[in-house]
Amino acid sequence: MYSFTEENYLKAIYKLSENNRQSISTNAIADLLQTKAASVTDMIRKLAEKKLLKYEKYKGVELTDKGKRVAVDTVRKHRLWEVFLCDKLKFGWDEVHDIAEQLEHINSALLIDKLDAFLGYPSHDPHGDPIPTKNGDIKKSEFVLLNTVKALQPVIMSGVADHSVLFLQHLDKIGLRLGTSCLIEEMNAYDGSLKLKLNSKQSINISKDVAKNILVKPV
Amino acid sequence: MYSFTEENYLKAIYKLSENNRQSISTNAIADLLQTKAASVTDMIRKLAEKKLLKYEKYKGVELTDKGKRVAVDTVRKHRLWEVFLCDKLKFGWDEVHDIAEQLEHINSALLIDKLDAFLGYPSHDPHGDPIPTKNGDIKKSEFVLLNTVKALQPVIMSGVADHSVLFLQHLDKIGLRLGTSCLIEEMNAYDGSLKLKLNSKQSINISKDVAKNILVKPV
DNA sequence: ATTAAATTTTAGACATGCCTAAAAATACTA
DNA sequence: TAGTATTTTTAGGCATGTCTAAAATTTAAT
Repeated sequence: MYSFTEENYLKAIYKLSENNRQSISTNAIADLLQTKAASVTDMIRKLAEKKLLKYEKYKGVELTDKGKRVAVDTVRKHRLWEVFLCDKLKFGWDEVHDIAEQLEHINSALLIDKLDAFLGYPSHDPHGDPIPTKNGDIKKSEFVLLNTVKALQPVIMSGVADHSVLFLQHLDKIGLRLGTSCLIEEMNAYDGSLKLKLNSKQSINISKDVAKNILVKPV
Repeated sequence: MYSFTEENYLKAIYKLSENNRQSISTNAIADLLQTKAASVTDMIRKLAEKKLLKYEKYKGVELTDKGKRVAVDTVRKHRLWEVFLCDKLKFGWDEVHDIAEQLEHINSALLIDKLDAFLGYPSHDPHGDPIPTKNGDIKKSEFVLLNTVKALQPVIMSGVADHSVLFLQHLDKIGLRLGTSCLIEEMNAYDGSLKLKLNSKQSINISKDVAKNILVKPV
């Protein structure tokens, strides 16, 4: 249907659209995909011809409903494969991204339906990101950043804002994982670091840089 | 490492080498890959430069050890994914080939190791074909064609020689699947058809065309 | 052994997706 | 608002993998 490359462009533009509300610039796409602006111009003209996005020269780009659907489907595939890799094959959450980048381009609607069922219709991937439904609906995240939570509010760790290997391994090391219950015991006004009390009764200190990349659900 | 296309060429040449003992012709490869002889010539020159096969103009082609290893690894991936699709996702054995053709090109040695473990280190795929080991060893099949078995010899159905959707669905329809115990009650000298007694005590008639595409293991 | 048929290779072209360098348009700044 | 800086597009080119048509080679047949 659509090529590996086309799907990657649509996914990148979709990702950029989630943050920015306006149209997406050529350079932003080039940065995200680690390619050159000239290559992006070539590709977006092609995608515009296929009605996957709206493109006006020098004005950036916006996905059409058709293009958004392709992007969301690709995200759905990516996240379901990540669940498979972690839950079934016992990969760490820091190891799954690159493999899922490949698997997300496998073309078979039936495969994804059956995978979804096999995994028990998961709602979130191993990093806490919501998995779009078969119909292309995707839940807006109800999670908040840990650094915005007030002291003594019990929360459950539910996602990460930084998906880098380094950050995920750091969380592993300090013993934070999805599902961990905790609350902020103390907030350091000077550097924004937090003393976190885990439900294991143990307390740990985390920096502001860590706290602002952790998504939690108040309970 | 190697492109999708390169892996497919190597796999095709490997497959053709299993039957023919001699070097493989350009046309044979073109037929199997549904492409043109001119395209094959281009590609085999490229593969020869990479030392994946030996090529002499007008003399056909033969895989080197290096090329054979890439082919066998691809076959291993293909067959492991087929087991996954049938055993875990509950696909029928007639539905898995095309999806496995895509999945076999996913590039991650760790993924395949973990998949192998998850599946319980299967020795054969859903069609009875042996799965090469991690080291690239592949067992020569010990199965024989049902039409070469003598009457009253108990056998277990263990594989198929024809992998077409039509044939596999036919076997489904007449109730033959891998693991079925049976023996030949009667052999029709006129048309080579067989009366097969299943271990369910039920008897069925199968044509010679069917019998010669069923692999069995004598017990 | 010569000719005819089949196979294989070469030559030249095309599509995809990428690049660099230069031109055009837009945005910023004094 | 003029002039500079940045962004974006165009132009031209490259690599991969495909094709058709024509040439070269091998195989088969008389």
